[in-house]
Formats: sequence, structure tokens, C-alpha cells
Amino acid sequence: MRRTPISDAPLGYRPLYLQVRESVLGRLIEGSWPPGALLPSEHQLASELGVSQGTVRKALDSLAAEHLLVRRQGRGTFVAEVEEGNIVFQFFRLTPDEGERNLPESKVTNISKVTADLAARRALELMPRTFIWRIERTRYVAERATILERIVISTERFPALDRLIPLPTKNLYALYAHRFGVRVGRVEERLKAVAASARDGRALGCAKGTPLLAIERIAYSIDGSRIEWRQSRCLTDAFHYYAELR
Amino acid sequence: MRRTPISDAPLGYRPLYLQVRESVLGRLIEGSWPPGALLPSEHQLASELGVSQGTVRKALDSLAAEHLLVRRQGRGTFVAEVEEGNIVFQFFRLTPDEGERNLPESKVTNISKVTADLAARRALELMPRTFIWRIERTRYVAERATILERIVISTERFPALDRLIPLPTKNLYALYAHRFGVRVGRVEERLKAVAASARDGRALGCAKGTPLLAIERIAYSIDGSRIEWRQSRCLTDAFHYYAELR
DNA sequence: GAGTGGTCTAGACCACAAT
DNA sequence: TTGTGGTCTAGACCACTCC
Repeated sequence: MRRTPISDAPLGYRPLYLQVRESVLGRLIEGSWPPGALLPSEHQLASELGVSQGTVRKALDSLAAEHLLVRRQGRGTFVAEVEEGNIVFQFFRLTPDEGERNLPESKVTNISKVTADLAARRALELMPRTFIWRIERTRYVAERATILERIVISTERFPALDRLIPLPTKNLYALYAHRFGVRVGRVEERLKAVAASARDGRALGCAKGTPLLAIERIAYSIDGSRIEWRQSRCLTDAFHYYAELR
Repeated sequence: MRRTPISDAPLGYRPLYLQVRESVLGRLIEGSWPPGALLPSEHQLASELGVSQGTVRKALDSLAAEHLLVRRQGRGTFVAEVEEGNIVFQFFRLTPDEGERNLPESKVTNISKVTADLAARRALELMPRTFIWRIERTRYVAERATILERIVISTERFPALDRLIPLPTKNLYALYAHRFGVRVGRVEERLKAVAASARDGRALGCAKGTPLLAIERIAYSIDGSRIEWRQSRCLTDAFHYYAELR
């Protein structure tokens, strides 16, 4: 962890704290600090890396801002848990118009291992002839079918997923993290309004043609690679998708 | 700008940099630094306020993180412009499936001054018997009607708006900022899928019942008060609403 | 009381932009 | 060359948690 030498070409200049950040992030990616782990104190990290405490602080602060670390005054810095408090809703923006928000239960209606078709390969940047898990779920709110999900993940990253059946009904990302060491750091979502197909209508108990909110999601690992492709269709008569922009 | 005195009750403790932040934010709110203005340097502010440069830095950094200030190394710290670069899209998440993103042109179809009904009063937290502007617009993308907007703002905050007709076709928020000193700092959006009414269908050139993306937005001033209530209905056959969560 | 993160200071040097 | 923000350091003190 030495500063890049000053030369005629300071183009390769990188601030020290970013180097520290990448060092810590690297250890998060390789999994040597699992979720919930206590990191060394700022002073310890500083002396290990040969920088000052303030520089370590700036690196840890930036990782905490992305919810990868949790700082607790008086206790220490921890690797963020996937299932913690309000962070559970970090990637779930569907909110009831009235009442408390809750992660809805789900029932898997189909799970199969197939070769990735073109759409799946594009979505997850997979090579030809790789295999994927294709999971279909129905999510229930107040015992009413409300969301249909089609989830695609590669079998390479998630081998022997079928041995973990029944899958958790609420939070798949906790499973990814704890059983496969794969941590979702960021998701992109693209929303459209679509008409329910006859099949959608049967599954959701609504008429064919009913407007549904279609959400297409790509989930990214903290190392930047694509983890999961998820297509959802939601009844929004009693729900909405909430976004805050600033 | 003095530190709160240390006592038996440090409950009223507020970090110095937050006091500095509020002092600067206060001047932004009262408008003594208009958009584009150059702020005093960190050193100047520090000596004015009787704190160290590092403390001022922390305050300015937090305001820059919310896009209220723009920091330019070598030049200074500026009040953010409303129409600047990619920040134009800060509050506009509708993106074409293919091709470049653009702020769509709009045509005002209706503008009137009426007493606020209950829904408008709730949305904007207005007292009974206050007046509002009600604006209806159609937005066009590639010359095709794509978005219907119903905008509600109070006449108290935006007096004599009718003298500014024709309104700008792209960015209303720049008008709010430059002509009325009202700066949008944050918006909340709630999305649903709805069926096009017969009237929607005529305006958008689609069949009654076509699924539309309905967006309900509340825009907040940087002082936290509610500025604008906007209801949009969008055709999403060639567009999507983009969100990134982290 | 010991240890942690959080704040604050003072001063040095660097990268960048304008002069 | 000057002035700005950006980084880095070293050290002090504060607030919080746990023993």
C-alpha cells in the first residue's frame, strides 16, 4: 500500500484511500470476512496498511455508504448482514398503499435446470452452452396471489441449488450470500405496464388484459458481475412501486 | 457558530459540521446564493464561521452529495444549476428502450386557477380555500404523444404564473428555480399499472384499456415543504422507467 | 476504565484551473 | 504563479458500548 510514485506522468494517480478501499473490498469479495464479521479497528487497519487512521476512515465510510459495511460507534465496523432491519427492503420497492410493508411469502411453482437461451445469456453475460436454473414463484400478500416472478441464475455460481429445496420463501439474497458466498451489491430495474396474459390471469386471479406492473431486474455482485435476472409481474390495485430521487 | 456547551445533558449535541451545513443550506434556501453562484472558498467560510477548514469541507461535501452544490477542483464551489448536464435527468427516469435519453417536448392542453380540492390539499399540505394552478400537458417523443401529465402547484408559491405563458416545454423545474426561487431538492414517486380511460386513449392514440404506467409524484423543496403534485400516465411500449438500487 | 468509531484541528502537500 | 478543492497526516477530545 504505497502511494504511486510522483513522476512526469501523474496519470496513474489514485488516491491512497481508494487503494485502501479496494483492499478492503477485495477481502469482502473473496469472502474472508463473512456477513456479520467484525473488522479490525481503524487503528489496526491503518498500521497494517501503513497509512493514517483518517485515510482508513475515508475508505470504510465509502463502503458503509454503499451498505456493505455497518459502523457502530463504541463497538466497531461490521460486514453488513443481508437480512438486517430496514435493509431487507433495500431491493424490494413494492409497498402496500395502506399499512405496513412486508416481504411477501412465495411459493415455487417450477424449478428446472436448462441450457441458457439467448435472452438469458444476454441478460447474465453467459457463454453459449452454459446451464441455468429457471425458477418460477408466486408471491402472496394477505393470502392473495399478487406477484409472479421468473428468476434466472447460472448453475455455475449456484451449484446443487436443488439440494436446498424448499427454498426460503422470502429472501433469496440471504441464501445467495450464506450458502454460495455471492453478495448482491446493486440492482437495476426497468419497469413497464403490460397486459396480463391468460396464464397470468389464471395465476393471479384476474382477467386477461388486466394492467400489470412488469419489473425486469438485473442484480449485480459486489465484484460487478451479473448474478440474477428476474422478471416480475405485479398486481398494483393495492400496491405501488416506491422510488425516492434526490 | 459556537459548539453547544458541554454539560450533564449532552442530548442537544450537534456536530459542528452539521451546524455549518445548516448555515450554508439556510443561505441556499433564502436565495442569497442563486444557482450558478460561486461560494466563498473553504478557508474564507472557515474563518467567517470560526471553525477549521476540514469542518467546512465536511459540510460542503454533504451538500454536494445531494446535488445542491458542485465542487470543481481548482475553481471553487458553486450552487448547482438546475439544467446542468446529466443532472437534468435526476428527476426524469423514463428511458427509451433503444437509443438516447432525451427530455421530451410538451404541449400544454389546459391551465387554470381553481380552489384546491381535498386531494390537492392533502397532496401539497395546503389550507382550505387556497388556490392552485392545474396544468395539463401532453409530452411527445419522436412526435408521438407518449405521456399525459397533470400538475398541481399552489398559486401562493407561483403567483402570476399565467404571465409566463408559454411555459417552457421541457424543464419546469428550471422555471421554478429561476423565476420563483423555488428549488426542488427531492421527489417521491409511486408507480402503478392502470388501464387507459377512453379519454387517455384519445389523447395518446391507443385503445381504451391499454396498460399505462401511472406515476404519482410529490416534489419537495430543499426546505422540506411540498412544491408540486404531478400525476403522469405513460405509454411504455417503447419506454421504461429506470431505477438503480444500492 | 478501556476500546471503538465520530468529530475537530492545524498544517503539509498534491492536482487542477486560471492568470 | 496564485488560488482552489482534494488528499494525507498526527494528535486531541468526544460519545458510545462493554466489561
